[in-house]
Amino acid sequence: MSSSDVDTGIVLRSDCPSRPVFDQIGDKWSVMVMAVLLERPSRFNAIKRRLEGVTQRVLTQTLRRLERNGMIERRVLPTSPIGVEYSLTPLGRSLREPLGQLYDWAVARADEIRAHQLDYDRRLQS
Amino acid sequence: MSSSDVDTGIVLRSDCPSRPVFDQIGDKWSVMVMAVLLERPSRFNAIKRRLEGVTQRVLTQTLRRLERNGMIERRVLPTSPIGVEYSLTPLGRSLREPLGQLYDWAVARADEIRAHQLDYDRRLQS
DNA sequence: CGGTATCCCACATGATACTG
DNA sequence: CAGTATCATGTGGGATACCG
Repeated sequence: MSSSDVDTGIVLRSDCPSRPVFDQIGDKWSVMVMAVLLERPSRFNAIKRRLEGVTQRVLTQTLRRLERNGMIERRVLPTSPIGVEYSLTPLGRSLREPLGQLYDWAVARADEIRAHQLDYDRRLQS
Repeated sequence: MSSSDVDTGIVLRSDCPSRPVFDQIGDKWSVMVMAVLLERPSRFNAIKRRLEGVTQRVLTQTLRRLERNGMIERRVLPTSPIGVEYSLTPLGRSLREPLGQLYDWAVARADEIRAHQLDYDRRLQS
């Protein structure tokens, strides 16, 4: 897959070290949460308000997973009532470049992909 | 997320045009199938043999989805018994660059991520 | 060879209610 | 405010058997 590992086969193994990253990226809210935190560190409900449709439970799960993977940091604020601020770690911020490239590609090709989908679905009807 | 859309909010919408791409990449076998086809066009069972653990049913599903998104092409060979060859389309091949960048990042950071996971899990015990 | 057809289960996601 | 607890459900993935 990479410029140097195209034919090594490492990417072909289910336990390839890149799996955790691809899995994290594949889930529904992770990338959007990181996009929010890329703008500025934010508190739980602030993130929730930016992500229309996410539930408390699912947002918590997403944040925990990102935290476990070292992408974000959780900081309890000494306020009353207590507040919790989430922010990207240097590791999480460093994901911005490759993820941005992929995002740009996806947006640039979105119409082409959509056309393929419609064409494929239309063929099934006939 | 992208260099130009960091704060536009488009990436924050569930119907962001980049979703199909992130979803496809997130699933278990898609990236590996594309890695195989990046080396050379291959027939169904040839792909299956390279991907230890995948079942016929799931490989078929993966190939259909990639085909629907315009990433790969399916060609029936006029042999006996019939053969089917899958290959990357130009669109699919163009995904190699951004995906390779992400893959390189993931591999380079794998140890760091693993360390964070272990640390996180250890904290839960105590 | 390259598939479908069934059945099944685990897990991601979600709705709702409750709490320190 | 920022969760946890509980219950429900849809879908991805897998095992197995059969087919043109």
